[in-house]
Amino acid sequence: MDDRKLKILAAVVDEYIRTGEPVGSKAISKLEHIKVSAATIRNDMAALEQMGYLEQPHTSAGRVPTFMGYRLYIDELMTLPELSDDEKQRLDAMLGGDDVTEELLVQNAAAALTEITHCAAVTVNTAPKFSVISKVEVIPTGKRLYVILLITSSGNIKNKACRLEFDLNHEQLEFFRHYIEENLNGVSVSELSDEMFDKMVAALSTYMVSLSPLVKGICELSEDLRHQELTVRGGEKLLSCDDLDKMEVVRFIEHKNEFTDLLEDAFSGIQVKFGSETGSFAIGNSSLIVSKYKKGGREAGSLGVIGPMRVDYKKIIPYVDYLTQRISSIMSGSDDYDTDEKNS
Amino acid sequence: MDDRKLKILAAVVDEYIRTGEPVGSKAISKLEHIKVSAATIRNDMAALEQMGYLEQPHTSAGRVPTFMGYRLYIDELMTLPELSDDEKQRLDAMLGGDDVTEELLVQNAAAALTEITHCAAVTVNTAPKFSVISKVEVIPTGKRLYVILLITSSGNIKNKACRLEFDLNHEQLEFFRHYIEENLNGVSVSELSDEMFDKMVAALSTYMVSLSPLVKGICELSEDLRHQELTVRGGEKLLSCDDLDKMEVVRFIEHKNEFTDLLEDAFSGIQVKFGSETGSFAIGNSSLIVSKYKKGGREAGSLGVIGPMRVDYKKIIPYVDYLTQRISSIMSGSDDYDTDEKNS
DNA sequence: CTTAGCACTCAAACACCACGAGTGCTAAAT
DNA sequence: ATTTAGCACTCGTGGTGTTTGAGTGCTAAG
Repeated sequence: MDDRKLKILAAVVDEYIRTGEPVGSKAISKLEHIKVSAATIRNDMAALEQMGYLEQPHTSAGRVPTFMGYRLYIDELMTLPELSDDEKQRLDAMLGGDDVTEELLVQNAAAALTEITHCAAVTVNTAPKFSVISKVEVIPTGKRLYVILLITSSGNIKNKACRLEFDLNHEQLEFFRHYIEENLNGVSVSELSDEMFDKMVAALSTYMVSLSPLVKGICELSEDLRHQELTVRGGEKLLSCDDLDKMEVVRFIEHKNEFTDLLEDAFSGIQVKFGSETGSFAIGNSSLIVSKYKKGGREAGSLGVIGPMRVDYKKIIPYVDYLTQRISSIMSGSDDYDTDEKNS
Repeated sequence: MDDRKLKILAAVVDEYIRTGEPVGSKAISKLEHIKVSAATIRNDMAALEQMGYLEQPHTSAGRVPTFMGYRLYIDELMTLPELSDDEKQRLDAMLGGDDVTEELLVQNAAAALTEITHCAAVTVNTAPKFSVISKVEVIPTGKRLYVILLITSSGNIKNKACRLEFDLNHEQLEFFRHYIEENLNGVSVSELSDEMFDKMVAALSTYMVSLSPLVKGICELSEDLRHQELTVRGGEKLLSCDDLDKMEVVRFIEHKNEFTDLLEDAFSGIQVKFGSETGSFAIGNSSLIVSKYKKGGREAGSLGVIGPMRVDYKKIIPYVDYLTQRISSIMSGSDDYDTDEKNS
C-alpha cells in the first residue's frame, strides 16, 4: 500500500466530510498539500477503489469513501487536533459549576455535545449494573401495603409498593427486615435473579406465609436496576442530515433502550462504530462516537455522539474525549460514596 | 348558511379524509347521497371558500378543508357511528385482564389506539398534581446521608437522597419526623411551594440548624410530582404521514413533557385540538383527540391520539371515547386506594 | 513513473409539450 | 329564482428530448 495513496485517501475523506459531495481527482489536486497532478490521482483513486476503500455513486461522478475507507481513515490516517484552552474553558463552563449533581453533569455534557456537533448526543450509565445492594427498607404505608426501598452502593435508589395478603405485626416485620439485611447486603444486583428469589421464598415460607410479594418486589427492583437507561439529546438534529433514514432515526429515539448494549460494550477510550457494521444498531448510515467515563477508577458510564457517517470526526473526537476525561476527574475528585443526585 | 352547503362541506371533508387528495365538484356529485349536479356544487363550494371553510391549493385543483372547515365538521356536521359489540370486545381484550395494574391498563389502551388508528397515542395522568401527601419517611443511609421517601394519596412514591452538614442523633431525627408528620400530612403537593419551604426552614431552625436540605428535598419531590409525565406510543407512525413536519414530530417526541398542559387543560368528554390553533403545540398540521378518564369520580388522566389533521375522526373518536370510559369504570370499580402499580 | 490531452459517460438541469382535472361563467332549463 | 349543461380557461403533473459539465479511463509523450 503506497504512502501517497494513503494521503490521497485521507484527502478524499476530508473533502467528502467537508462538502458532502463525491470528490473528484481535480478537487484533490487543487489541495495545497497535494503535489501530484490530477491524472496521477485518478490512477491512485482507481486503485483505492479496487482495494475497496472508495466507491463511485455512478460512472461520471467523484469518489466516496466506503466503510473500509472510513475505518482506515479513523484508525490510522486522521490527525486529531488538540483542543485550545479557550475551547476547554468553554466546555468546562457548559458542564456547569462544581456543585451540579452527577446526573446533571453528564446531561450538561450531552447538551454541550449536541450543541457543538449538531448531532445527537447519547449517554448511558453502566454503574447500576455492577453495583451492590447496600440497604433495603420495608415501610408499611397502609392496610396490607408496604413500600420497599432499595439503595445500592453506587447511590441508586429505587422504590416499589407491594400488597400483601395479610398485615404483618411488628415482630414479623422485624424478622423480615433482619432476614433481608443478613442475606442481601452486599449482594450484586445482577446476582439477584429468579433462582435467588425462589430460594429466599422457600427459606422464608417456613417461618411465615406469603411474604413472597415483598421478596418479588425486591427482585423486580434489582431487575430494574440492571436495565440502565439510555438518554438521547438533540435527536431531532439527525433528521436534518439527509443521508440518514428518517424512519430509522425515530425508531431509534423511541426504542433507544434497545441500544444500551451497543454503547456499553466498548473498551475505554474513544470508539467509533458504524451503524451498518454492528448487527444490532438500527440507523443505517450512522456513526457512533463514544467514550467511557470513570468514577474512582471504575467505569461509570458512556457518553457519545450519533451522527451521519460523514461527521467531522476530527472535530468531534477531541470534544468527546475531553468531556469524558473531565467528567471522570470531577466524579472521582469528589467523595467516592456520593449519592446525592441519584433517585430513581 | 344553507343546509345544502353544510352537506357539501361534510362531503368534502369526508372525501378529503378518505383520499387525501383535493376534492373536486365532480367527485362530490358522484356521491350517492348528493342529489344535485356538479355545477351547483361548484357554486356552493365557491361560496364555502368565500366563507373560509374551504381553500384551493391552486387554481385548477379541488378544494381542501381549512381549519374552520374541520372545526365546523367536527363540532356540528360529523355523525359518529356506534362501536359494534365485536369491536368493544376486541378493545376489552387489548386492555388486558382485570388484574393488570392501572398504569399498564392505560398503556395497553394507548397501544391499542396506536395499533388501530396508525397514529401516535399519548397519555398523561393528572392524578399526582392534585394528590395529597400521605406519608413522609426519612431514612439514614450513610454518613450524613439521608433518603427521603414521599408517598401520596394517589399512590405515587418518590424518593431522593440528601446530604446534611452534620449527622442527626436519634432524638433529632425523631423530632424531625414528628414535625414533618404534624405539618405535612394531608398537604397537597401543589401547595408545597417555595413559601412553605421558607416557613418550615424558619420554624425548624430555632430547634436545630441546617435541616434545610431535608426540607428542600421534600419540596423538590413534591415539585417533581407536580410535573406529570406524558407518554407517547407509536410516535414513529407520525413520520409516515407526509403532511406533518418531521422535525417537529421528533422535537415533540423528545420534549414531549412540555406538552402535558395541552393534554390536561380540557373538560371531560372528547376534545379535538389542532396543532396550529394552540399556541404551544409544536406539530404544525396535527390534530389531537383526547378524552379524560376518571377514578372514583375524580379526573385521573388523559388518553388520546395525535395524527395529521386529516385523520379519520369518525373512526377514532368512538375508540378514544370507549376506551376512556372503560378505563374509568375499571379504575373506579376496584379499590379506590390502590397503589400497587405506582412507583416513581 | 508521471503528466497532459482527449474522447467518452452519465446524472442533473432545463425546456417543452400534451394531458386532464378542475374551475368560473354564461345561457338555457326547470 | 334556482339549477343545470356547456364551454373556454387555468395550471399542476408527468413524459420526452436536449444540453451541460464534472469526472473518468486510456493513450501517448515527457
